[in-house]
Amino acid sequence: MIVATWNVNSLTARWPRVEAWLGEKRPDVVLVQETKQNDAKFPFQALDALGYESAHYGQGQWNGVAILSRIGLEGVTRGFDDDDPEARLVGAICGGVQVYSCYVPNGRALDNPHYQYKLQWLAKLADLLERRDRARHVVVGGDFNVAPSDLDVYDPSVFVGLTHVSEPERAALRVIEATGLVDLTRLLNPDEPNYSWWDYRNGAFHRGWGLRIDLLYVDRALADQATASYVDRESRKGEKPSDHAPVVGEFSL
DNA sequence: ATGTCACAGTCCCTGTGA
Repeated sequence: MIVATWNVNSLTARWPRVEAWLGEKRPDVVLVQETKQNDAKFPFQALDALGYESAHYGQGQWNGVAILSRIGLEGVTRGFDDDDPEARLVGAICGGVQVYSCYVPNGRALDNPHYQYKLQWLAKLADLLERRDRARHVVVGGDFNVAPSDLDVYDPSVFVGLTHVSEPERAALRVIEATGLVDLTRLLNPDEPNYSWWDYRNGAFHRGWGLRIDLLYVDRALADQATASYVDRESRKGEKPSDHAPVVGEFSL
């Protein structure tokens, strides 16, 4: 089983890249973030033609998350059980595995109200995962907008006082991990940064100025069956790339 | 800090978000 997470930064703008990538890589499950579409615009039929069932929780101009699967897709859930108006979480059961696609709020700045929204959102995710069905494997993937440690940051001195690296954000990830999940890419690659996002500006990609903020959390039993996890850097190159690259996990399932 | 990208509306430029 091959699972990937990819913040596509507008599925409308990225469709040619996404379609080509699905045809080439044929992942079993893809967790998509920032579709920036409403459900009416989401390409359900084109994905079906590629062999993928899909679930989309769209909002229009901003956010929007999806799950694509060619190993079955049932039990779709949208958001948390609350009145959060932003489309940032969608869940489904694919091939018997509970999967979630997450687009964690950016936070903007430490003194911005959006930062508190981010911390609250992460706490709600941890609560959901604490209460999950332990009889199933689980994959929680997405754009977490948090670099778990300084190894995940090209130059920590640049980010002092900024979001994505603050201790409360990192502590929020540890609460998620404490529900029995592991950061798969880091587990299998203890020393290599594996950045997944590079700013469009300043030639950041070619200068190696990246962050690892796109994560695949899996339960420990599933991690025991993992054979590889890596970032598909080729997808950050070429014509009209997203600013994020796909993060892939492979399992002997 | 900012050499970019994508969106919608003010609609071929501008403000906002990332």
